[in-house]
Amino acid sequence: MSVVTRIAPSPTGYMHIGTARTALFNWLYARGRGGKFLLRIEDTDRARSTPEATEAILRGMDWLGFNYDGEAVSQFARADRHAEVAHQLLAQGAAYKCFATPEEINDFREAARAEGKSTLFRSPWRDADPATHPDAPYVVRIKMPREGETVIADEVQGNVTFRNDQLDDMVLLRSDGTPVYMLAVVVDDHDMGVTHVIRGDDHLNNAARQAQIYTAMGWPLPVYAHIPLIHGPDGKKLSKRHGALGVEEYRDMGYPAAAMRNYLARLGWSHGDDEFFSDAQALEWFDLGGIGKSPARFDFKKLDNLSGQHIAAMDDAALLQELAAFLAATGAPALTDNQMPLMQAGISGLKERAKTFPELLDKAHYILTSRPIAPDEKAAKSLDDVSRGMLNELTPQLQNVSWTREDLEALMAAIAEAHDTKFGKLAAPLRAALAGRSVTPSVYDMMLVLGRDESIARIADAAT
RNA sequence: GCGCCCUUCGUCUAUCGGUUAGGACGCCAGGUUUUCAACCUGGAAAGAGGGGUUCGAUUCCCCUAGGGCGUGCCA
Repeated sequence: MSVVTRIAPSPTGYMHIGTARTALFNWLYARGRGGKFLLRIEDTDRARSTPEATEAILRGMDWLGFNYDGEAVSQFARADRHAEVAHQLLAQGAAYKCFATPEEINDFREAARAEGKSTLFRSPWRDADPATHPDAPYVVRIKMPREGETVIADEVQGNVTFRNDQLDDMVLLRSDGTPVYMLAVVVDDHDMGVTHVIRGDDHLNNAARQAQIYTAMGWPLPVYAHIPLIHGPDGKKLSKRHGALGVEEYRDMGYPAAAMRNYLARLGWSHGDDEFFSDAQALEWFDLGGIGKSPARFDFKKLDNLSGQHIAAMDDAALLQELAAFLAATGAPALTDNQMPLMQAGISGLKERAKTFPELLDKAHYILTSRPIAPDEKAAKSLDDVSRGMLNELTPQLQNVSWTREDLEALMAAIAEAHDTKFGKLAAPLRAALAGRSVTPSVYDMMLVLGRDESIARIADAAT
């Protein structure tokens, strides 16, 4: 049987980082097995669903490289089909019309809570004679079995048993005739041919309830895999105060998508001791059995580390492309025609030093800046009279030396020696001259990338 | 309240009855070094607590504690 998975986010706000991880697992599972990966927008809550949020989800999927098969499906657009199933259930006697008003239900729950009894609503209309039905608004409820138990065979959680009398007669159709999520997921998953439902374990309880719809309709149950949620660093539910929740915030912070995929995959899933891996490896290795059962905490330090490894491992051209995309996404100006060749020359020396794109850009300051270069406070301090003297002395000699690391190193060593000092003494003013900063890549790297003319010009600027 | 789930270094995890409980991030110390970073070497650091089962439990079972989720005419 060919695998079909799906990610089904609701468009209320941004694309949550947890949604991204669930999408990743579904994507890896399907793509790693030659199956299909689908996207369905769960927009049945009209009050909270927005087109902007749908757009954000689409952008997030795109950024993370989660290509899905076919078009994104709107759940709301399928409301008629959902209602059709509800009416079939009604006709079969597997569901019933409930005329209890929201106030009645509310009163029932409050009373139950006060008495410490179960708050599951027991509708008096479950077994009512249709002849006694009033001419009033009603919701359609499923008739849950009251005896026995329901076992969900979950690939992550194992067999989970629920007593059927703990299941409530959940609403299928609202009083305005629109379907509720609980019905819609089941119908859509069935109609879309979804074979494996991989989702957050906040839905584990729902699985038992939804199973009754499958059973009543005579549909086969999908394979379930309920994965633990991501928590904040303090172990509590991930929330705004822990930092970024939306995937686009991570893009804007300058993490490469590949690093996000690697980190998110490693959060709750493992393949032995493998920590840093490619998409190809993840695709090959990913399996439901490797998913842990306990919630994982989000750790920015580890993300940073992985991100740095991915940036270092990317080939120069691809890295430059991602950098350009990052600049565009954050609204920063693109690299100019003058900067581009220098970046191409300097990127290999820069990429092993940065954990994120902003950090990469910061290290590339010597390339992105231009004359006249105003040294920052620390750099200015290293440009004293003695230093300027050395720079002045250096300039003419740079005219003639061959522009290679070896010869430049030899020249610097000679100058330092002539002044009875170490190269370190010369390096600081050179950094200040070439980059206007005290912290930079290697001075040789910078000179080699900038070229003879630009290097000399910058040094001469600083020496005067 | 009731139901379901979870619990190995600070964090992510390996272990699928027998290990000096391994790796990674982070942290600390040392080394290398032209700054920063990187890198190299070394180090500290864990089975929530209590009962069982067993020749032997981190591993299987029960209880307690802590945490999470659900309990909507939200998804």
